[in-house]
Amino acid sequence: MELHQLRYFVAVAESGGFSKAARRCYVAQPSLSQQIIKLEQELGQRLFERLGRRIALTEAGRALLPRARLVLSEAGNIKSAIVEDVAAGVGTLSAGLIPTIAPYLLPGALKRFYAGYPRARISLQENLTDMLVRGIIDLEIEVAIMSLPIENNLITTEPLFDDPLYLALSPGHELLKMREIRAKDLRNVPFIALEEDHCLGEQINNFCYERQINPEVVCRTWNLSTIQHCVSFGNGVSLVPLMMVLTDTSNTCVYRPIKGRSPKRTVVAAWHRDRRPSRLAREFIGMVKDEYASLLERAKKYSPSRFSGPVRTGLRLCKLS
Amino acid sequence: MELHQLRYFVAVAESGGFSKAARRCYVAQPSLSQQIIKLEQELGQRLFERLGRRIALTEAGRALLPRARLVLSEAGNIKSAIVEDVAAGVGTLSAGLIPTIAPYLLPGALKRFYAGYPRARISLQENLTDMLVRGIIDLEIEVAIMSLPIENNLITTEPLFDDPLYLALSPGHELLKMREIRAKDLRNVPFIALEEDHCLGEQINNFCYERQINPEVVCRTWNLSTIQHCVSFGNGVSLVPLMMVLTDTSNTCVYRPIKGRSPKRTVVAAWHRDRRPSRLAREFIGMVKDEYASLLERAKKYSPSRFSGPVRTGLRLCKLS
DNA sequence: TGCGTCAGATAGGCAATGCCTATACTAAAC
DNA sequence: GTTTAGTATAGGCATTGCCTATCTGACGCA
Repeated sequence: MELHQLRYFVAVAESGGFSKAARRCYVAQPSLSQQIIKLEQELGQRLFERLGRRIALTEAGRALLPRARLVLSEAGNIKSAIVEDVAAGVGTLSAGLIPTIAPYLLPGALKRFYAGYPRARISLQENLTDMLVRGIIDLEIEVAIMSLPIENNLITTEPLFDDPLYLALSPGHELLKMREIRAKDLRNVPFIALEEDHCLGEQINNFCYERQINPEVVCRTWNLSTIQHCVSFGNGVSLVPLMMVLTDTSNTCVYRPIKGRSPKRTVVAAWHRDRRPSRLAREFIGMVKDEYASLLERAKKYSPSRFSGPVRTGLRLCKLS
Repeated sequence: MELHQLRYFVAVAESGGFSKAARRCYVAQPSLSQQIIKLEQELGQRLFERLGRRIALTEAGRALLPRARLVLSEAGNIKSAIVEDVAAGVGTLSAGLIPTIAPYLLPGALKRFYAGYPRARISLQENLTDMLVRGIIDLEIEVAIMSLPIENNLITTEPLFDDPLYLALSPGHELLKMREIRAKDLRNVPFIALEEDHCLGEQINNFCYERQINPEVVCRTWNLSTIQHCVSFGNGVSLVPLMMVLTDTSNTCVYRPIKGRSPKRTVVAAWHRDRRPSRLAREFIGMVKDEYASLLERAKKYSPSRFSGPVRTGLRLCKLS
């Protein structure tokens, strides 16, 4: 069965004759007759009663007519439908984020995404960098939000922003008495570390190694949230990303920048070298970037001193709501 | 766009490769590649990203996939669906009946029809014989229930039953005093006649002409029901078909057979000489016949004397309910 | 780094098949 | 009877889908 056969059939049924239908379909009448005969053979049913120079639908023909119309109309709409779908952002995006970004940027980015593309669906994976890279290479993930370095020449990255690392301290911590805190001040200070499986953990490690700080790691954990609680209980200090600082509404920790060549991570969007990010992917990347910018904006608005003013003991850096 | 292109597309999308898809579709890989390329050209969109030896769906491809599956599944089901429809009696029957039959047989026949074929639809036309014959020839009506004679060699008829004509009288009519009534007794009796446009009107006319009865026509009407009322009011007598007698529950008229060579009409099913009645048509014809038989049956059961017993004055022939 | 393997694209020939013209046949109209 | 209109059939042609052979590039392995 082929679509043109169905087209011919509908034309004959509607025009009431092979010749008229042939004219309507811009083919010769014998060609059309042939195709109808083929269709009848395939279905094992006569579709038309031939009454001399007139024809009538058989029962099988009457049964076929609405179905043929349906198939033709759906097939005919396919082209415009998929163009519209792409234009309207209908579709599913497979995205990935690392665990040290997802909790802070994903909620807001998702909200923006669904506001802009209500008919889109997003399939998310929160995982370590290696796993996301694997997903990209295996074509399971279209785009991932993670942080440099990414050493795999199958992956293309686009920098989104730099995310500075801040020192997290308990409110009464000794270091808060200092006017400014430098990397060397962290030597021999009890430190809550992130597992090195996280790229952030490794980045912090490298930072300490480069500055020849040898922090006294009293705890090593998988979770930034655990770190925050440990710090607030006075178990030690830690380095945490600014995006976490900006979204911490708990008021249990104090955060300070590191003076000098301060630590930071570069957040990027990553995709397969040979794939062009789809429209939805590009939009998602933009919204992650927007979300970070918006966090910064709100922070400046509600507590500008955190970014420019002199460091004072007990200054609280959060409370952004 | 052709169905086999959609088939190939779905196969590639599902198997994740052109070669695998080609094996699944039992064609060579280049053939399949060609068709995919043609489809992409027609849609103006790439459907797959070619990544070395692997492929991934583009946004357009993701949009196409469910639609292609839908079209293919509907096209694939067509054959079995129409076979099932015909078997299950899904469909529409165009039938016609003359006005001197329809009121008496149609309600019961329709009830039987919908009981047997609940998914069928019937398109009915109640009209004079000439109009029904025209409808059959114009292929608008598949089968008509009417009465002989039908003089048109494009029409095939199948006799269903003979319907005798009974004399209708008002309850106190003089003729009821006779033991039996013969045609000649109708001479000069006031007569309510049916318009000759009705075949039944003409049949009655011929009957009178043949027996050399020259009834005194006091009223000529279009409607058997009007005749019945006129008779009940004592305006005259009339000849009416048995099927009307058998369904008259009003108790306002008395009916008597005509002794001797009694008048009757032959009810037939009629269709176009070159058309074979469809299954639904054949079933409908059968149910009309059944309905008449059933009326007779009920009449014999509830008032057997009407058919065999001696004629007595004032005998009521109806009350069948 | 080089080689083998695998997968997709390309090229060119072949065959199937859909379309065409011509014609026969039939029914309806005149 | 003749003409006209419409469908079926036959045979040639052209399209086009399919095939084999080959090329190219990617991946895996040594």
